[in-house]
Amino acid sequence: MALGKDYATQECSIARALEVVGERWTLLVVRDAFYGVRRYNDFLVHLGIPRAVLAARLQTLTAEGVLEKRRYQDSPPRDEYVLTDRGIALWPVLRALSLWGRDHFTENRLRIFRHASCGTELGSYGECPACGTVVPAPDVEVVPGPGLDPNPADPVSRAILKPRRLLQPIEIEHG
Amino acid sequence: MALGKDYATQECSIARALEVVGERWTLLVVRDAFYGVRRYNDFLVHLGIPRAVLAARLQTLTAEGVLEKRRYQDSPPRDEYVLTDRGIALWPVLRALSLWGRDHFTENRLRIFRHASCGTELGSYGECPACGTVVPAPDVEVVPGPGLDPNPADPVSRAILKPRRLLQPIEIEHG
DNA sequence: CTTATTGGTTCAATGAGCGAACCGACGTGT
DNA sequence: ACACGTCGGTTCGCTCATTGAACCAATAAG
Repeated sequence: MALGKDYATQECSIARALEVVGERWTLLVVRDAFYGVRRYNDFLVHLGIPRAVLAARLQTLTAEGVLEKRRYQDSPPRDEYVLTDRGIALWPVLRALSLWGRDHFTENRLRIFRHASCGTELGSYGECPACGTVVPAPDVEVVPGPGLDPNPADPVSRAILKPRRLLQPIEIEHG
Repeated sequence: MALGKDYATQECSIARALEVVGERWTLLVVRDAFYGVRRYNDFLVHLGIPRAVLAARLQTLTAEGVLEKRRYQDSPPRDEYVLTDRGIALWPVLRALSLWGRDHFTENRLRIFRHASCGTELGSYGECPACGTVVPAPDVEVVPGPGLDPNPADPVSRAILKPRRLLQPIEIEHG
């Protein structure tokens, strides 16, 4: 993790997990990856994170197998960062955090997660109450809630406003 | 959170949650609280955390309503820190993190979570496969797995070794 | 009267996060 | 040919958080 020591003495899979995703900004980078953000610059403007920190996080997440660096054009050479299976497996963590944050610290709902195939809002452990199954991340649809600013400044936030599935790459409108 | 800025620009309940529990050590303090640790000194020896940091974390967790400071003796005045409902609501987050850590970063299982009333191991979203219900934290029993050191140095780790329910206060053996 | 226990606070050193500047490879406009 | 813009970084000086050790106050135990 950092600061000389990791969670050294801890025999615990929670501690082990936090050594990978417990640093500042890391889980927000992963969250953005679920929202379809893939490029350095898009993470940068959407998160307002210092460039050096973003570069460091992307590197450790790649090294830990949470993200995969993938070339998407050759000239100039450009890479994008995509969630691996290991990264996608973090979805329950983010969902649980999101639920806790909304239940205890926000007024209006900011984003609503639904089962894409039937439109039903997900239950408290990520299941579809209508279908009775736990919904995997690619089948989750995100729609903006009433508390979300409908006219955000940065293009990435604007791209995320449209109802979309998780993991679907964002499309930036230029102009 | 820290460092001058919180996750300022983020309109997101995940970011909001991380402002409360996203700092270094914080989620491990909460985890210990689930394991029944309640006293300053017990957190201290079990986590190997610097005293100043522990004091700071306990204070913000108390201020945010995750822990409650409760007097348990008057002379000398001594307080213990106990999870509130808001703190107990973090159980799904810890469970999800634990599952992810164990599936991706540990060899042998360290701890096993079971439904106390029937002994069945919890499923991947915290449900009891036998009973078909989601098991609330106080009904979860923790038993040590094969990967856990059976003879730890500190008394808190030893107290946690016995199969116990979550939230049940630990009993330290003196001597 | 000395020592131990509990729950802290204080302090100097170190390391991580911050923001601004810089940079290299490549496209684009003129 | 040359200036300018974009993308994905690296470098650097500053500040703030974390660390570990020392210190402290209240009380109990021997």
